[in-house]
Amino acid sequence: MKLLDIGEVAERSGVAPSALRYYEDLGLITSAGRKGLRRQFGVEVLLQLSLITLGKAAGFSLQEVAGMFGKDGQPDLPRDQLHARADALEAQIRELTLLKDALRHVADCPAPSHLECPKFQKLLRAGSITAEV
Amino acid sequence: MKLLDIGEVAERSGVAPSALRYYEDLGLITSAGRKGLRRQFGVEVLLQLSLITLGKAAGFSLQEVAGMFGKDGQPDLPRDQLHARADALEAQIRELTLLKDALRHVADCPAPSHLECPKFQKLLRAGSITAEV
DNA sequence: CCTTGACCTCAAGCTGGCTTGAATTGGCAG
DNA sequence: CTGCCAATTCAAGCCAGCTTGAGGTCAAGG
Repeated sequence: MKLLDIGEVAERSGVAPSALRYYEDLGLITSAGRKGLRRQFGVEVLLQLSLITLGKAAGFSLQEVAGMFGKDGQPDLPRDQLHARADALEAQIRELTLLKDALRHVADCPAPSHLECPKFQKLLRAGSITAEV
Repeated sequence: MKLLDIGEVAERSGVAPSALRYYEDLGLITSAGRKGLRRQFGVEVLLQLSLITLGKAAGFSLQEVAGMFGKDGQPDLPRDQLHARADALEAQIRELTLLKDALRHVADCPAPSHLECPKFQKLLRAGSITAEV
């Protein structure tokens, strides 16, 4: 198995060396050994970092990402929990879509006050979050 | 205009009083005055808080939310910037959808190693984030 | 053999978004 | 008028997720 120096991993993954060390401390990734002092990583770490970066971008904490995918990159949870995660993601996607529509609306609707525009209020109220106004 | 005590705003919006004071410090919301020491808010603050909460849920910082909607709840940006925001949201939605599909896949695919499953790799590579593996 | 420079460790610091705690104020019920 | 209790201010603390800095090591090139 070809080994990569931490610097090479950093460059190819776009993740800073300090972050890689941090991830290793947390147990999210594992180095394959050392050359002298220097950490060497197997190439599979690049795929794992993709997962981590993707999960982070999706709003999950490192702990949560670690929970979804073990440090080997394999899923770590029973099927139903993975589906539950996916359901949560769908909910988040709905929220985002809502916000996106709200933004498009305020960009295009010429109404003087959006807070009073029924369409806008409807968009807001569609959110699970909305206060009891 | 009916005024609400900060406690009532907290209860109806689900936002803690300390957070409301923090938002006021940041200029995201404005209190309509005081009764003695106590902040009083106009009812429109509830709608503004919906926007703030929605924006936060969508992964935006308070500064960014403040930039999208002014402290009056009105959009603060020119149309094209609002559309740019909406485009960014769409990109984020695609990332989330990707992750969701990846999770569903690993939940259902019986392959021994997902890192080697072509479908899974394809899902990952579809992400803008993926390293040059 | 010696220098170079990328890596190492460990502790401390930083940002965002609040929460907590101590000490104080003041509207309102009795 | 008294006392309660929720609200006030201000500083400090907390968590996540890193980054930065000081001081040290070592593999490879000249």
